[in-house]
Amino acid sequence: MEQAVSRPGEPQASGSKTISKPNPFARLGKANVKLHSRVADQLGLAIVRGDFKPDQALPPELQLCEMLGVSRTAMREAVRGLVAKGLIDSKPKRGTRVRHPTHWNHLDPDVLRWRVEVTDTETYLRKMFQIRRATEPEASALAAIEGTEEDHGRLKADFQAMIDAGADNDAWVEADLRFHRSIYLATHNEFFWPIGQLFGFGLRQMFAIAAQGSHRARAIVEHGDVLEAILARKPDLARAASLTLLGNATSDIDRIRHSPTP
Amino acid sequence: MEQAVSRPGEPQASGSKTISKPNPFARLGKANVKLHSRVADQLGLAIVRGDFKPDQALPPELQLCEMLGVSRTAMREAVRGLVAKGLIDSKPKRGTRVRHPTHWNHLDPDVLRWRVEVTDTETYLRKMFQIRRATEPEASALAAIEGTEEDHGRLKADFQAMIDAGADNDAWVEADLRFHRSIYLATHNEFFWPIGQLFGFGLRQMFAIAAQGSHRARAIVEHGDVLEAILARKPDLARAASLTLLGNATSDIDRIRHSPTP
DNA sequence: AGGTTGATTTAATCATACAATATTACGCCA
DNA sequence: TGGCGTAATATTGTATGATTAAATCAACCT
Repeated sequence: MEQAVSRPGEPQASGSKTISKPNPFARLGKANVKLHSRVADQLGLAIVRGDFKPDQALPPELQLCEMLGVSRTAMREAVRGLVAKGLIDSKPKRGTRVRHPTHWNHLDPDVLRWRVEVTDTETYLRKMFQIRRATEPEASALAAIEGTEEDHGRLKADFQAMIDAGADNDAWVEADLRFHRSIYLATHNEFFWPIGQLFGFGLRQMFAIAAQGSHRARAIVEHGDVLEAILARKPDLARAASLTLLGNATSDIDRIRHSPTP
Repeated sequence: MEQAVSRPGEPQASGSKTISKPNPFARLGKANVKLHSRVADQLGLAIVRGDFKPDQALPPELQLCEMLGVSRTAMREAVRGLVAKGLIDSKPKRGTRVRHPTHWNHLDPDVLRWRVEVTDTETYLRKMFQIRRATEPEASALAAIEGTEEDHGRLKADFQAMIDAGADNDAWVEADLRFHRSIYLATHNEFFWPIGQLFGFGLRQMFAIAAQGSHRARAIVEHGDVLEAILARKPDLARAASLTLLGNATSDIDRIRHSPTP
């Protein structure tokens, strides 16, 4: 597994026109992740970070290859991936330019990860809660209507796992996230799914914090209310219960965020 | 944009060597669209159509290249794009397999387009309205809170365009779509944006139908109410107005859908 | 039976050549 | 001089072949 053949892709004495500004790409680590994927990470991160402004052309392919010490194949495949995520757009002679952020697939896991790495957590969490507040009550209502027995069974299991978690904070958070994701799945509306996946990223830490102390007991009751309404197939009740749950979760986190450093 | 235009659909004459199983890919038309993009279209369509079940491996690279008559470069880049959209996943020796639909980026414009081509309109529109009903009222409320003067100006302009459309149905529909998209933009929450883009695809036709006749007058009033509430920065009012608007739009379309063939 | 090794298949990466295509710059004619 | 077509040119797109790395399966050995 350990390959001694370290070919670090050294940006060898380029010589000619040594550019004054250090390139915005970090050295590519030797993970077991594929090369084009690592390249895409570097590029995506640089773009999301704002190293290249919208409508600005990236350096030409060959130059990028040189900067990162990879072949054109790897670079092209990385670029192709970013195009698919809506970050860039490439045409012959015109170059590959950054698209306006409105076109980015902000719900894509990679894009999300890059943004989390460069954006301040505060505003990002607020935005996550905004969309969650919009979708989750409706998703709960739909889960009550459209959810199959299997969906409902999974919800029950997730809820049980939350209870069983006991003092284990990690287990609690995982079960919590699963519970909410299961709600989105139970809508049987694929447009809800990507939003359900969203919270696994930035929210783990916050959930873990919010899960401590006395909130735990109330959280169980409120999750139970949502579950009960869904199982009883009462959409309006489910929507209401979900709203209550979210309201309290938000204020919990607000309170924690403004309290002395954890 | 890079919208694919080719609508070949031609079940081409199987031609030379008659293979036992007909390949699920249509002949690639020579549009001005790039080759890898057309290949991605074929593959994506075939996957979304269900020609390859989840967890099932596609034919190996070389075989796929042969089937579509393209080089490995083109094929690889197409595959890379589909991986980026979450449709497939490829590893050496394991092959490239279709991922479970829960992982697909259903809000991606291409994925959406493929689904629209193979899914029946009925259920698809219902799902669109479900998520729209979840997000748009909240988006309107946020637009009232977070929207800048520029955002509000754009909203006003879009509304004016709806009025100016007069008898021009296309102009009305375009303005209508722009109006709603502007609401999502005004949230200043990038997670809402992809949902706002969604409706430009399947809904144009429906909007055009629903825009006819007496509905037009009422629609203007209701859009005006939403606009007014947003400009006045009254989130609760905006949310309520948006809900009314959506409720009527839904029932309009319901009514139309169940009426004799348009 | 269980784990280890090795062979095999498949994707991943590199390198190179050539084609297509926007942009830019030039030169032509009115 | 000014507008317009046209050639030069830079940059991405496509094709091909060779080599490397990785996952699977089967045989093998304990």
